[in-house]
Amino acid sequence: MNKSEVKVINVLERVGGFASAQELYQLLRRNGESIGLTTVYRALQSLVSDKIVDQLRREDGEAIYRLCGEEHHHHLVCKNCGSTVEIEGSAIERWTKAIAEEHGFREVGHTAEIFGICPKC
Amino acid sequence: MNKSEVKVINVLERVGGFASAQELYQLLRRNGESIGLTTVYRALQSLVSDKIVDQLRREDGEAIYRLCGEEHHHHLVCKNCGSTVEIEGSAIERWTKAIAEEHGFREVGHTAEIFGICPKC
DNA sequence: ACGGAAATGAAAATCATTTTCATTTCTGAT
DNA sequence: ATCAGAAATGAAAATGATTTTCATTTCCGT
Repeated sequence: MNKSEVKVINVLERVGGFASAQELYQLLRRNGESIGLTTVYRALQSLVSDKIVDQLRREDGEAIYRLCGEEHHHHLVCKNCGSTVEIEGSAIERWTKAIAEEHGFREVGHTAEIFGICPKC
Repeated sequence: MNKSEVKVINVLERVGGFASAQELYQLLRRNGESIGLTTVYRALQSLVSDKIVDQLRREDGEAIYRLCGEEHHHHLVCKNCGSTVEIEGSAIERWTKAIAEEHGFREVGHTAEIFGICPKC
């Protein structure tokens, strides 16, 4: 674990959820850190293969990262105005775990979003 | 539904599973079809928004497509080899409906995917 | 047949990510 | 402390999927 990896972990902690490599790079620079984009990518690769960081994909294909084991939540998103509500997902956690076990899958993660029209719209 | 979209649907039928836009384009050309890559992408976009085709992402971020089954289902996807299992989601359906109602949302839809490492990998 | 709308596709643009490579920093042995 | 080799760094170029542009062609209704 080198200096850059520590910087990336720290910013991921501050973020407290998912962020893309580009976003993490911006945050680090805004924070006055001297670090290159390439190094951010390399640190993330390394952290992912050490299972310190989870990687998954946004709908547009961009990779997003978060610290492993960080509590994650899901979103209820308004299709119209874009407002979002964080929702608790213990039901989903249990469901995914059960399904994955049933099929013999290991190292399981998941994505879930709910879309609709919010009361205001 | 235009001519290109029909061609894309036909090749997806022949494939019988997931394929990327680039792969579908190659298959079409090998089959002697005269069609451009741009048109394949456009046909896929259109089919996805008409819910005739499912789109999801390989581990490397490349988009993959396949014909929608009739029923609404979710996927259990292997992060390693990309193999997918269709899973039944009545639990999820109920969960999303409950959450949405709780927050007063209407016209609710959702996405959910589970990722992991399959037994073979 | 005619004219406007939709479809097409080649080439250029975009954008995240990876690779290259020259330079800098670290580390361990002496 | 010093020196050499190894590891880390980052700017710039390369890559590869996807999107955009735009000029041309095809389609369709009158």
